[in-house]
Amino acid sequence: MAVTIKDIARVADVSPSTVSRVIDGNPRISGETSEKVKKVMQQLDYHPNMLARSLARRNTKIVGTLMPGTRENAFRHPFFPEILRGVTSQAYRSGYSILVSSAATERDEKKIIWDFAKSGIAEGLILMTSRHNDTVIRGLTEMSFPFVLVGNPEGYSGITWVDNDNVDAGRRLTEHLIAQGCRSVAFLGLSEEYLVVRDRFEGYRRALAAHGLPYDAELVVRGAFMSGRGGEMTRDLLAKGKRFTGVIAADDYMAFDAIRELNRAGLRVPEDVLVAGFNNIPMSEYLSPALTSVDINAYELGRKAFQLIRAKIENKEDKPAHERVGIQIITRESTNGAARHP
Amino acid sequence: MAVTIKDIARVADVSPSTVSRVIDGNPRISGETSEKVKKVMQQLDYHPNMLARSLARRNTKIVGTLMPGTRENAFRHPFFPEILRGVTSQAYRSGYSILVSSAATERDEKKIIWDFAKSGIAEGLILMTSRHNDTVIRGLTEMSFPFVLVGNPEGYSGITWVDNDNVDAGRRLTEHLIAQGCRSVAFLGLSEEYLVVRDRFEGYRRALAAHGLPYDAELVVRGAFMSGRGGEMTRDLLAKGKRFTGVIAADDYMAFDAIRELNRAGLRVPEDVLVAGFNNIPMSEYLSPALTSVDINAYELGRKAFQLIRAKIENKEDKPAHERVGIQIITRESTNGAARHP
DNA sequence: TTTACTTGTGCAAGCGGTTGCAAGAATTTT
DNA sequence: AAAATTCTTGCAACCGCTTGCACAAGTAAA
Repeated sequence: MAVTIKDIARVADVSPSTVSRVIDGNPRISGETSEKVKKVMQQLDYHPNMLARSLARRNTKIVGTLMPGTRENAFRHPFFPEILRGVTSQAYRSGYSILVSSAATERDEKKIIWDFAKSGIAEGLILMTSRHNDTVIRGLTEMSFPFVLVGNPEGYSGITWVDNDNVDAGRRLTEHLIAQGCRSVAFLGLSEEYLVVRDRFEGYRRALAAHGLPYDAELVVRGAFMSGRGGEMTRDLLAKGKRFTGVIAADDYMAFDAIRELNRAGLRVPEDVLVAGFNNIPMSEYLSPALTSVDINAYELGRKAFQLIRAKIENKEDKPAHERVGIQIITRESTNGAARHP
Repeated sequence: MAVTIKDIARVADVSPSTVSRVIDGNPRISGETSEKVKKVMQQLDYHPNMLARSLARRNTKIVGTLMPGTRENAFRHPFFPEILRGVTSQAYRSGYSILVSSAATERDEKKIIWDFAKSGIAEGLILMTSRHNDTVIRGLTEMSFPFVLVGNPEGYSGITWVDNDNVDAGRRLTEHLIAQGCRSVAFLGLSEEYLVVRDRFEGYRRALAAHGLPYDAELVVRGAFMSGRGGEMTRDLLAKGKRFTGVIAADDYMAFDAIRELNRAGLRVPEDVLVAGFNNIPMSEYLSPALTSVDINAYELGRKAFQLIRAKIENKEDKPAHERVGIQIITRESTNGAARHP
């Protein structure tokens, strides 16, 4: 069996409590004793048992995370790993560990969260799942278990979250197209279901308004976010016979499909139509034309999420906090307006 | 404070040991008592404290994972999240939790692993880092801490790992090109450093040999795996002035760069040259031409890795085990040989 | 009826730490 | 020099659960 605090105590000829205090850096221990004990710990290669410590101290320094379910396509989206990277790296710096899990079904999801919360293993929770589960959120709130959401939880107040300013993102991306000379911009993939998308759309409308461009409902195509339906949606748009010189897609994957479909219809990007998307997935710069996109700084979202949960755990103050992470427009070939007037 | 086993015991009018046994499903408890206790647990919404249980039982049902460092580009590679998905999903089914972490520096890496191993929090470790850290592997082996590697650990024997059969992958992909009519196939990105790549290369050579095609060292370009150097490497290849009709790149990203560079040089894919890569990243099907690639079944690698570590932990048998996960050739436009003879 | 097993439950000692309290030693104050 | 502080350290209870062992009651065998 591994070496315990008692072994150290025996060898160093002090009591276990003293050893414990040395580990804790308690100032009430004399420098002399402290040195002696530390030396013994080194010699015996002692590592405190986290379980015992956690049990006694009633804190585990562990935060749980819930990623979107395995089944959901969303899990594949490259920004989740990126968020996770942000979370783990910040956690590491703060001496925390991260427990990951992802559920296949909604039932599992609930079970996992309950286990985390009630079993005492995690002190807090970071939820990255896009559809928010009512029961879960309410339950966690009721038992006042610390958690933060990545993504703005619609319809709930008093909840801590991090998110981008999606209205701003939509506005700025649209303005970029306008600045490149677009007078008629289509919006692909509006779905009422997701606040993210509605916000991006709102930004789009504001940008149009701010620049005196008319809003044309016919240039807006509804469709599920991240459904792989970008192709169909583009065909719908084309079928309307309306003229447009720019397309904003709710997600990069959708934008890819759109470009492909436009090409099929004989339209060239960016010569005939400018196209841009959101989320700046790695693929975007590889495509030709490389795709202009909005980088949401997923890593930073993760970092911030961890910082928030940590503050909640350690300060015990229950004021809900919100944090907005800035975005960046990454301009690439697909919105090179100059290409349209060679 | 949360409800404990004692509370249950008091309310149900039995001893804590009895409650503990009910939870454990111990057959020595009468059905009657068991029912009574279960009812009380329900009523009080009791959830056992995992920490206490782990401490007493000396098992935590937690497995740690180490992903490639944040700094390393490799972390971005889409197959890591995919492996992780496999690991967590299998873990969930087996009642285990997964602790993730990724280190920035080699020092951190060592520290994390040590903490996992010595602090008693994790019972086993899954290492997905590509470069294997000698000290770490040796250390873990010495203290006989259970761990499994994703990827074949070169130069070590007696270690448990999962991997693809990379020689097979290289062979089959090459054969696919040959079947499409290629007589001269170049290999991009050979680096001695990585066994994966050397194996894929070995498969390539065997395929050539098996089909009576000459091996031409001039068609092999060396270069770091996943370095973003695919473009340069392709230029090097072209600079040699050798004729070739097929290119196999050690990774899809490299293949993308190659296609782009070939196009720049006036060669069309697949009309003039067929191109294929490895790892089948999501982007591959989006590109035009869509890229033929080898799917390594990362999810399955993760699942298997977890199964192996679990077996090690629970069976305590220390026989090193190995597991090979099959691959699939995903043929797409980029190796459509028919396109070459319209 | 006595003896020998089963069966069901409780006692108490852990698991490896932490921490409030007390007390002896050392130092300062009066 | 005595009294009051301040420093150090140890004692022992506890965190919440598990488990070997003992023991009482019930059942079967002799």
